[in-house]
Amino acid sequence: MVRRAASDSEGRRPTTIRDVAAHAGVSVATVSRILSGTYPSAPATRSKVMRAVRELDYVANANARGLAGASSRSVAIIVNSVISPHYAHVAQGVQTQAAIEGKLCIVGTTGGDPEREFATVQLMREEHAECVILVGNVVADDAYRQRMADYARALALAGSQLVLCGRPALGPDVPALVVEYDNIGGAYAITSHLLSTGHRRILFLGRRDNYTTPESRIAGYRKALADYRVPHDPGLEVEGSMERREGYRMIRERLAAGPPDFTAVFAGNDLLAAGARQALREHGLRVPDDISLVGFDDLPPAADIDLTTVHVPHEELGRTAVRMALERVRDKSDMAEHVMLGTHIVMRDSVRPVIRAGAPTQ
Amino acid sequence: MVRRAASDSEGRRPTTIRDVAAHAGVSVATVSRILSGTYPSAPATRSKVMRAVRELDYVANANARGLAGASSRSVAIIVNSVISPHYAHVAQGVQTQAAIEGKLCIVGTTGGDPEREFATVQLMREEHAECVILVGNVVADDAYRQRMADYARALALAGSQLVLCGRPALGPDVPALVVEYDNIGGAYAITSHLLSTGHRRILFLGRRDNYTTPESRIAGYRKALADYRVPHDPGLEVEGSMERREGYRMIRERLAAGPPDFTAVFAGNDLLAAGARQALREHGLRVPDDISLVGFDDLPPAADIDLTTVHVPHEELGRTAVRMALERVRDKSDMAEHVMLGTHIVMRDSVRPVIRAGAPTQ
DNA sequence: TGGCGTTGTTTAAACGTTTACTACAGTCGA
DNA sequence: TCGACTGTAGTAAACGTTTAAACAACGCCA
Repeated sequence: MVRRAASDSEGRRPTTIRDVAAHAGVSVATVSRILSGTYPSAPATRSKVMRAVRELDYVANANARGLAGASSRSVAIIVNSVISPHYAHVAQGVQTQAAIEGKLCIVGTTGGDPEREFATVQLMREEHAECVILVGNVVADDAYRQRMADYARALALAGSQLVLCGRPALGPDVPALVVEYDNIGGAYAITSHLLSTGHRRILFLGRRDNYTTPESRIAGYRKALADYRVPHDPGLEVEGSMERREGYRMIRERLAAGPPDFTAVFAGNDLLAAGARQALREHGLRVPDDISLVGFDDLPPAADIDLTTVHVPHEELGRTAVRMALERVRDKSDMAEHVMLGTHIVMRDSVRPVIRAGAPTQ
Repeated sequence: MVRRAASDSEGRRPTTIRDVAAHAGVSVATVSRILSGTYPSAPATRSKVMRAVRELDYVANANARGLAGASSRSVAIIVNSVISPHYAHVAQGVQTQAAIEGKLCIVGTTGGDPEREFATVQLMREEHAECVILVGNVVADDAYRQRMADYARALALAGSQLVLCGRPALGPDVPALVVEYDNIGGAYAITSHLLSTGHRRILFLGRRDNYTTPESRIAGYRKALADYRVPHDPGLEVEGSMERREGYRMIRERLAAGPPDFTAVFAGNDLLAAGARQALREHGLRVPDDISLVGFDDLPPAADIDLTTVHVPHEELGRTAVRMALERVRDKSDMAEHVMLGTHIVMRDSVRPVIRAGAPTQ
């Protein structure tokens, strides 16, 4: 008469599959098979087992399951920070798709430090995540690319899959998926919008060499200027990172140095735009009456300040990343390895046409 | 002469601790102990092992580690949604503290659905997370409380720990930690601020019975009104959820029904305030000149719209949750089980004193 | 020289699953 | 009536760690 945790649910040891098997009067293998549902079983046995599971409040041990070879149940995402709306929205997409596929979502943050990024990828490798999704811009020197390529190979070797989300590919022979969105096209489109409404002196906020995202955006900006035959003035490209207070600082310093030598501002992202707008206002300049302002991302701050901006499909980015990675891991099929999602302008109320001297007042 | 993956890192099977042991010429146990660093070892052995680890690019298998009894390396957080700033900031705190403690962070989202919340807790139980942090408000009926209490006990039984973050306790004998912040006090303070500047007709946005957070906030609002001997008018409490568009809708509908019968708006949170502000503006009412507006949370939208609001220590909430849970799990010491973090008003520029007929113009 | 801590290492037994085999009834066609 | 299937269930061997317990080597002291 062995009195185990079976009848007494206050036992100190959590219920295992063995307890369930004993309680239901079947073997451990049967319980495992019935729970995973990947095997025929007699209805009577099935209901006996399910009843035992309910009565003992059994939940499987994910570690054991993972060890024994069943495919992992988790998807990893690595971002700079969770509170940045950009990353949050991609994370939401990842999370949503992961839930749909029955996976858990492990999140790591790096604070933008490449070293922590590497360390986190390593952690995810330990964790045997089914895929590791790396989100966002980053310094992209050769040493970094080289090293990340090694990590990608290590992940592939372990049956996992690296996904680069919103950043460029590592190289031709690196086993990494890429899900990008069209930074250059978006920047080109919105700069063209400003140009076509008559603006010629457009301040670009957030230039940052070697960072992939700002680099692409400024490239689109320059391309549009060139196509409109507007001479390129490096003095209009203000350097700085992509945070709100930076936008504030940039405009403030610029206006402190002298009266505005621009009629429009293209902020590298919406956060920057929000900061810029505040600095403009504090200096007595109204958007869009005195200065036109556009951003990039179409994230929460944009709607609040009526900002014309470029919409980026953040959630779609995250969802696509998960979908591609899982299909890849499952089928090994040679489907798309590189996807580029489109962007488009969202018109709000932050741009006014320039009235040139002598031009008709529309 | 066994030619294993040792020298050829392109082998298909990932490196195990056995490979490392063989490569270093020591036993598996020695490798394990040296890597965990919890045991004395000769420097020579140590360097041999570390070299093997480097050469083979070995990473431990977290599943095996978890199975074999080493304490789990992960902390779970369950939120409504990742893109809501409120949750994002708490999540950031959890993530930060988890990283400090060397833990990974598993995130689950529920979309506010209690059933998904239960399911997710169950998943985290499978995952053997060291603690499960439940964030945010929720319908709080007795059936829910009862069931969640069962889950708390199940987690405790498995050596884990449920933490309720920003929501009230489940009951006296439930093994769950609670980290709250002072909703009532904050709402009381900011309502008092409006009252002391002369406002008497204060519209409350976001009443929602049975949801813990709005309930506490409205309680503070009512208490302040009572203390100022302002008669309670239920018609001033507008029902709705806590989203931006809801704030917009509420004000819009109210103004469509007739001219404003209030001089100030207390929005249940900052998002609501942002929506309300937009609706007011579209109706030709300026904040704060025509209508005063306050919010709750002090999250990103607040600074952008110069909103006077109640600061909630979101990140601190998340960090405290992790810290408490881990101390609890480690020491079993009977330290604090219930912490209430303070809130305070952040003054910006969204409130104007009421000028009463006959009163001095200050 | 034998007994005894120390120090460092090995042996082997868990941990809780999954899954390739194996076993055993029935059923069915020959 | 017998062997070949078919549908279920059981046996036992992984999976890759950790860790208690056993063990070897090495002074050190009596």
